[in-house]
Amino acid sequence: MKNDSLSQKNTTRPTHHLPHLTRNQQAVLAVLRQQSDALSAQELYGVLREQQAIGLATVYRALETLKLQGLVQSRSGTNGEALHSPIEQDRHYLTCLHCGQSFLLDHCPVHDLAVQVHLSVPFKIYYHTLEFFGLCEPCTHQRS
Amino acid sequence: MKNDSLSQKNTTRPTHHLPHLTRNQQAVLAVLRQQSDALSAQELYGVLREQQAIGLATVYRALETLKLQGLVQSRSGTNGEALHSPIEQDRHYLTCLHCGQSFLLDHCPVHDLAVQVHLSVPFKIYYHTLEFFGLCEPCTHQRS
DNA sequence: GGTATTATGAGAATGATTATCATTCGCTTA
DNA sequence: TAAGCGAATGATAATCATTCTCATAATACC
Repeated sequence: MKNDSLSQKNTTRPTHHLPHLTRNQQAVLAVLRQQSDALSAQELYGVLREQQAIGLATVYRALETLKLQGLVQSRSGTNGEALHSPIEQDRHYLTCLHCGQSFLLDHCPVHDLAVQVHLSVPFKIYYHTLEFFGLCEPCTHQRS
Repeated sequence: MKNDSLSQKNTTRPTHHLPHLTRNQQAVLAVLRQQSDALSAQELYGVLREQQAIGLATVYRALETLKLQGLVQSRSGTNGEALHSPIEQDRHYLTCLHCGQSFLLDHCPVHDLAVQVHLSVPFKIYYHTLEFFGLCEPCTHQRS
């Protein structure tokens, strides 16, 4: 249920000014945008090394910066690592409790609600994440 | 913005049968339900040790079990650890990109949408998470 | 160009998470 | 109640993700 047809509508992303991304930070972001699945820092590192010289620490630092910019989001994977994905594509997931597999939602059901929330509390919202958990079709049957 | 007034409406939680929780697993769940903030495994371990004898590995195993049951959710914290919280209270957050602080939403704006999503894909939804990211009031001013 | 500032990389250090394995617990059955 | 069995537990080691350190390189600013 990968949604490969999603296009990047808006490259000049965050509504707040972005301070300047270094070459490496841009490279990290670019890789994340190419992938259809969320990547761990180590996986990201592996992909990047095929393209250019880069240090693992730099990858982590880039992720930290990008998260602070609101350009990348992270969630905890099933093996104790964090999984990272770009947020400009408004990715929302269905995640199976049994096999851990994630499926992309092609539409965000919350999109407009953010406005209302914004009005009720002193908080400037830049983006949101939504994740549904349950059982995917195969796991509904063959459960351990 | 802690929401301490939330009460547990439903102790017999997941719609799918729950296989049986051990004493330790129940203890872990109980502590999480008492806390107003999400806890790391280590913090959880610290709190539990004040009440009873328990091993760190058991805490991790209990968390894994509880997550599989749909009773606990995890998200990645700012220090490379995972933060765990009970899901029966339907916790949804506003998280500040600058200071990392999380604020509880007292109302879930998505609650009914799950039904629609369920109908459109072969996936049985048990719960969902929603998180908004942006800047909290203080951080809107004093930004580095 | 010259200097200050920031980013980078390699590797060490830290710390979270998982695996191992012997022991204990909980439950069933005789 | 006793014996037996499978799952749970705890201590500890092992693993691996993440962060820190520091010397160097790149970049910005004058």
